[in-house]
Amino acid sequence: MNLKELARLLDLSQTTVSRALNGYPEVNEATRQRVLAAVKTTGYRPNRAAQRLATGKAGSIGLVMPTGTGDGTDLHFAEFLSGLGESAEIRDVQLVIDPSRVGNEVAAFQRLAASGTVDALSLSYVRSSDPRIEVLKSLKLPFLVHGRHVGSEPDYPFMDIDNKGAFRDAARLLMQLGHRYIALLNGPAELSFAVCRREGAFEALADHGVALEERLCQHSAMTEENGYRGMMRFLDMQEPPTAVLCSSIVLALGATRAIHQSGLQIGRDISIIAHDDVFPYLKPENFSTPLTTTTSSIRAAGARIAERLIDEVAGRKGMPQQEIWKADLIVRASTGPVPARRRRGTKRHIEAAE
Amino acid sequence: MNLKELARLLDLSQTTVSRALNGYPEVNEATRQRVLAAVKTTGYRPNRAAQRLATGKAGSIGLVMPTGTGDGTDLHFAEFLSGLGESAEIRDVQLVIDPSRVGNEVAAFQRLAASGTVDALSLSYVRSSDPRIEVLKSLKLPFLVHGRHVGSEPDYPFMDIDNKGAFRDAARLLMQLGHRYIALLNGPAELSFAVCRREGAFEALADHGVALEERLCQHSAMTEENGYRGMMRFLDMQEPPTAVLCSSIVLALGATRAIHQSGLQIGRDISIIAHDDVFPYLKPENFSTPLTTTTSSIRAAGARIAERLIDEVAGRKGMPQQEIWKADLIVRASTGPVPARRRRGTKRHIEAAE
DNA sequence: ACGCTTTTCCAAAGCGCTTTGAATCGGGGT
DNA sequence: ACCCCGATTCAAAGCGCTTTGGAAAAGCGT
Repeated sequence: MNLKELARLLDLSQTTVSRALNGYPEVNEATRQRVLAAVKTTGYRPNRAAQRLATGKAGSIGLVMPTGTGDGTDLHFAEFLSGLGESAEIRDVQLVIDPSRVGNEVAAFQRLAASGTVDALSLSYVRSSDPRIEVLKSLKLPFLVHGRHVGSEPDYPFMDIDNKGAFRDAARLLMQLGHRYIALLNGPAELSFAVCRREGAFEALADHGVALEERLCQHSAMTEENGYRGMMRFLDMQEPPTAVLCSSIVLALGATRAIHQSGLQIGRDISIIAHDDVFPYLKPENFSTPLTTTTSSIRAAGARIAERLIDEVAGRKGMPQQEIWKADLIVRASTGPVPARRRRGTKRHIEAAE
Repeated sequence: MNLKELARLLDLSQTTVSRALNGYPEVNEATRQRVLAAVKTTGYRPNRAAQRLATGKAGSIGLVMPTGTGDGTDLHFAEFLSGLGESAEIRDVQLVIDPSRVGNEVAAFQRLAASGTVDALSLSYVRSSDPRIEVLKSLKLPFLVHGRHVGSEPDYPFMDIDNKGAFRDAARLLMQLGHRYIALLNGPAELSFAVCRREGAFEALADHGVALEERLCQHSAMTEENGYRGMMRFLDMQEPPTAVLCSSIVLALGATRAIHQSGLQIGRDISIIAHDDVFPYLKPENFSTPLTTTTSSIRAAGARIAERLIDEVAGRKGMPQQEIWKADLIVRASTGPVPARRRRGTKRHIEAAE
C-alpha cells in the first residue's frame, strides 16, 4: 500500500493525501478525517526511504558503536544508548548505529553522514584530542559530542559532566578525612573523561601539597577484572594506599573483591569512592559496604543528547550549545578516616615525589 | 556530489558509473578503474535513501529495543547488540533500532517493517507465547527470532540455546552431589528462556523424585539487587536450600553478596550454578569463589543472527532454518557436595510436595 | 567488404514521497 | 452578471539511484 494507491482509493490526489497526513493547513478538515480513517483501515505507512529522498530528512540519528575492543560492549555505552532510545522513542525517531572497530571510526562517521540515513550524529568516547571532532565539524550534519576534548576551549556543541570537578570533590573529601596516599583506578588513558578525572584528583591533592603518584594510577578498560587486578597490585605494595578512587562502579566491583579477599574492611581499613553512572542493575548502595560515589546518570545524558539533536534537526533554536552537568557526591559507608596506624608513615608531599 | 555529477565529470552515463560501482561485468575494466579513481578523489558516496528506494533493499537490519522497563537496558541486550554489530560491521550493514516501550512492540515492528528502512528483523526477549511472532510471520520481511516460544514446535526461523538442557544438566549435577533442596533465581516468568530453564531444572529433579518447590523459585528481572533479595529470602527460610541455580551471572552476583553477608561459604555451605552469557567485564571465574556455569555467549548468538539475516537478504539459501546451541556446563569451585549436617532433613519427595 | 556476435555504453523509466505552481470552486462585493 | 479572493485540490517535477531495453562500437570469420 503506497501513497498512490491510497490516493486512488480515496479519489484524491497524492498531493492532498500527503498534505493531510503531514498536517498542512490547506486541506479541508473533512477530507483530512477521511484520509486519516483510510490510513487506519488500510494500515498505510509512508515509505521512509522515499520520504528521505524527497525531504532530505531521515528521521533518525546516527551513532557509531565501537566493536571488537576485546572488552565487549561497554556497559556504559549500553546504558547511554538506552537513554538515547528513550528520547528517540518519544519523538518517533530511529537510531541508526554503525558498528565500527576502534580506529576505523572516522570512516564510519563519513559513511554514516554520506549515506543520508541520518539527520544528526552523536559522538561518544571522546579521546583527549580527537580527530573525529574535526571530521564532524566538516560534515554538514548537526552533531553533539558526549564529552569534550581536553585542553583548549571546545568550539563545538557538547554535553558533558564535570568530570574534573567530580573527582576534585571526591579527592577533597578523602583529604579531609586525612588520607594522603590515594590511588586511582581510572578508565583508558586516551579517553578524555579519564584525563579530566585524573586532573581533578590531582588538583585536590595538590591543594594539600600532596602528589598523585604515577604508580598509584591505573588506566585500563573499566571491567571488573581490571578493577580487581589493579586493586590487588595496590594492596601488594609495601605501603598500600589508604583510599582509592574508581572511575566506574564496575571497577569498584573488582576493587571491592580484591579488598575483601585481602581481609580488609572497606570504610575502615581503606576508603573507596567510585563514579556511578547509575546502572539500574548495579547500585552502589547495594555493595556489601555501600559505596560513596560521584553520581551522574549516563542514561539521562543520552536522553538529553537525543532530545537536543532532534530539536536541532526540527529547527528549534535557542538551545545552549554546550552543557555541563555537575555530578553529585553522595557519601555512603565506604569512606572513613585514615586508619590510625597508617597516619605516621605518610608524609608524602610534592617535594618528596619530585 | 551525486551520481549525475560524477557521471558528467567522467563523461559517462549514470548507468555506466552505477554499474562500475556495483561490480557489473558489462563495463570495461579500464572504465571501471577510472570510475573508482574518481570516486576516491571526489569522495562520492551513494545516497542510501535513493538506493533503498531504487532497489528496495535497505542495507540494514532492524530490531526493537525495549525501553522504559525500569530495569534499564538489559546487560544481555547490550551484549547481544554488540554481537549483531560485529557481523553487521563486517558486511557493511547498519543496525536500525527502534526504541519502544514494552507492550508497544508490535506497533514498533510494524512501523519498522513498513518504513522500508530495514531488510530484515530480529526479535528478542521472546515470551512464552508471543503475539509478535505472528506479526513477523505476516510481514514480508525475513526475520529471525532469538529464542522461541514454548509449547508447540516453532514453525519459524529461530536461533536459540538449549536452555532446558542447560538447566537440566546443571540441576542433575547438583543432584549427583547430593543436593535435594534446590532453589532457582530465574528471569521474568513471561520470558520463554526462563520457562525452559525452569522446566529443565524441574525434569532433573523429577528424575530423582524430587519436586521443585514453588517458594524456592523466584522470577524477576535479572539484576544484582533482585539476586540479592531473592537469595536473602531463601536464606531466611527455616530450611534454606543447599544449592541455587541462577539464570544470569548478574543475579549470581547479588546472590553471592547475600551468601557472603550471611557468613556462608560458597561451594561448601551452599552450591551455586549460574547461566553465563559471557560478559567480558564480569567473568564467573573471577568471583571470589569461581562460579560453576552453563555457558553460552550471547554475543556470539547476536553475531550469528546478523550473519544469517544478512545472508538471507542477500539471497543465499541453504541455511538451517532453526538452530539450537548447546550450553557448556563448566564446573568451577562454587559447586560441592551437600553439607553433611544438612543431609538428614531433606527427604522432600514429589509425594510430599503434592 | 559483409553479416554476425560480443563488448561497451547509454537514454529513460521508475522507486514512493514532497512540493511547486496552477487550476477549480463557491461566495461576496459591486 | 462579472470580477476577485480564499479555500481546496490537483498535475507534474523532482529527490538520487538502479535497471530495462536498446544502440553503437568492436571483433570475427569468410
